[in-house]
Amino acid sequence: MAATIKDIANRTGLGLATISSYLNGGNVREKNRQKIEAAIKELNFEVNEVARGLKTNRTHTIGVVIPELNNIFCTEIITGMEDILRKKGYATIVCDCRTDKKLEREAVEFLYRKRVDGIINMPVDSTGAHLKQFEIAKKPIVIIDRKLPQIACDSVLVDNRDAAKKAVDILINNGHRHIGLITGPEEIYTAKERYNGYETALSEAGIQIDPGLVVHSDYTIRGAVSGVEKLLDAHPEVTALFAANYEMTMGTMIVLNERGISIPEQMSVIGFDNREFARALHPTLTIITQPTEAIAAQVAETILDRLEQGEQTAPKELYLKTEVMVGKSVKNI
Amino acid sequence: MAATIKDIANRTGLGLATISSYLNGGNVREKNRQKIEAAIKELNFEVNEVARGLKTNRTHTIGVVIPELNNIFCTEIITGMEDILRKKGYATIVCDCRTDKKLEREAVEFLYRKRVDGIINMPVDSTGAHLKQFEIAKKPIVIIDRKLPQIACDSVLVDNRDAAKKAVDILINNGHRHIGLITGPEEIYTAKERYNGYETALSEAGIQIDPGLVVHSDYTIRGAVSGVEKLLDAHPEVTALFAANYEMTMGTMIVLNERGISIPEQMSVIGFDNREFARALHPTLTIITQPTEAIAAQVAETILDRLEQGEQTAPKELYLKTEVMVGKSVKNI
DNA sequence: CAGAAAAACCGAAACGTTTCGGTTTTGAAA
DNA sequence: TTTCAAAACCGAAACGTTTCGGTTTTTCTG
Repeated sequence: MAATIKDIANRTGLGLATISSYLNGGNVREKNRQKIEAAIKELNFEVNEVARGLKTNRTHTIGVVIPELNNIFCTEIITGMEDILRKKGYATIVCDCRTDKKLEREAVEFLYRKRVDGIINMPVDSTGAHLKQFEIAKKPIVIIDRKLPQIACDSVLVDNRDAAKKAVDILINNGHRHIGLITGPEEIYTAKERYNGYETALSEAGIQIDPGLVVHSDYTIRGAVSGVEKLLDAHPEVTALFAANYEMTMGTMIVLNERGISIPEQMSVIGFDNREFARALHPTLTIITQPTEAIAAQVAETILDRLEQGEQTAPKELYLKTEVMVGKSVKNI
Repeated sequence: MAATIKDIANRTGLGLATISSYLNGGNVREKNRQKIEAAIKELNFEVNEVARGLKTNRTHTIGVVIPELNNIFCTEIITGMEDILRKKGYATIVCDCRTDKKLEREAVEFLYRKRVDGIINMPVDSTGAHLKQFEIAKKPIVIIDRKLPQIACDSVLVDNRDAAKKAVDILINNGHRHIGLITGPEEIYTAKERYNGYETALSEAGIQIDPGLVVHSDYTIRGAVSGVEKLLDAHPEVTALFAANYEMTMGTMIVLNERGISIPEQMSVIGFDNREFARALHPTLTIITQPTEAIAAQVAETILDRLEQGEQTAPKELYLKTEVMVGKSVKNI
């Protein structure tokens, strides 16, 4: 049905290899170039990427495995990456693993079978074992939001420790002493880093850390809701909360809202990500924001570099900074 | 490097065709089955989907083109679909076209070149011209949120007219007479339908329609912000607003918030989608919600049916209903 | 204009499957 | 034990490219 390279060869009287060479940017005599281009237009030929992939072992496809598609931080990064990668002819297959190690491994295997050229992962499994097959096959791996020392891969990270410290510093400077932290699972790198920032800020200020004020939840809205409820019940002395990702910020707001706790009079709050959400709340929320576009661009460029150059240079780590967006949700006491 | 079917054939002493037949569910003598399975395990063979694709003309890949990945309605649907499709061995390539017809066409062409087996689209271009090549190639097309009479395809839709009517009815029943509508571009089907619902509700109640109260914006947060600002400036008589998608609901809240307009005392509001957002606001928001999971499931099943059965039955249309989630953002006046 | 170097061209083989048509094996019935 | 249909098996060809090694054509040099 569809025209093949052979049809072009016949039509132009040239050889197969010549057409192939033309298609891949090789040199062709001017008059032949014209003939080929005419034939291509006439038969509206398009190279069959599948056949090409069989020969070259490249599918021009990149796999992306993330913990949650319904997480605005993830989708913003994906949007940005997809844009850049598509412009370079790469398709992106996104798999959502629901923050589940087993599903994550399955997703990676799925993508491996699909023979993607490389993989981008915001890992749930901190050992990186699931990525081993990509490492063995020498296919590039780019990690977001974590370091995987056991795997040869590049990482793009945000300075989460600093981010959390900035947030907690603000609360301390406003006189708060009993500050609740709602963060992610202990085994997740970003959550640990954010906890470290919290700890550092408190100890620098000479405030004793009360482990009861730290909620290790699961980065979901629902998780935050139950975590915050328990925290408030057990520790009425808390005057400020810092929620360490967007979903948990939302969960925190839901609880405060449903309990009729007014912000910032009865509770000061600092959230994470999603500027629009922060602006839509009343009073507006003070938040820490991550540079999602920059992350996306870095990740895309990093994997493209590995893919095109294929250089076996040492793994790179790239750190990006967060920002504070000041709202009216912190009270000076 | 990787084992091929040939290696399995050699190792087992069987023929190529037999191995292939086994791999595709054909019958094999018990002792051969064991040999084959042993060989597969030993060489850890995996069929090369690219080579298979070249022969069968199937890539087991489905393209998805949506207007915005940063739109929670879209991501929820994608999450659901991806889940179902992946379980059936299909990969999903998602392209975000930024609500731009040209980019949409490019995305579809990109996917066509990638030889996806079928396409799922929430179309920006209402003519459907961009999908023509899929129709010609007889590759299944499933449309979300719109009908494309000019293209042979299945559609999964939500009863948007009814959704909007329900919302406006609530406002009318609470005594509102000057109701602002913030909806999408006139040429977008869902926006038109939602407008129709608004119109129907008002005229059934015998209320004259004031075109000045209708904002046709672009379904984005930013668009809603400027639209609502203009609306409020020009029409101080408005006592209630209905925002007809999630992003515009957020935009509406941002403006009301920044202007210090209290809800529901000074303005009643009904929004759209995202239950968590509605719950996180104070007071909680009354919203219309769409059954995203059901939509996702329907879309996935529809395309799988077409793909597996390949039956040339007539295009199907499937309608799903919305729900109202009652909050405290509507005042009885 | 001859000769040589460079550029352009060429067909065959290969990538790893599926499928076609035909052959062998199996085992149940006679 | 023979017969024969059904089941299992088989290799070659094909899918549409790229690439290898070698041939032809062009262009440049003296």
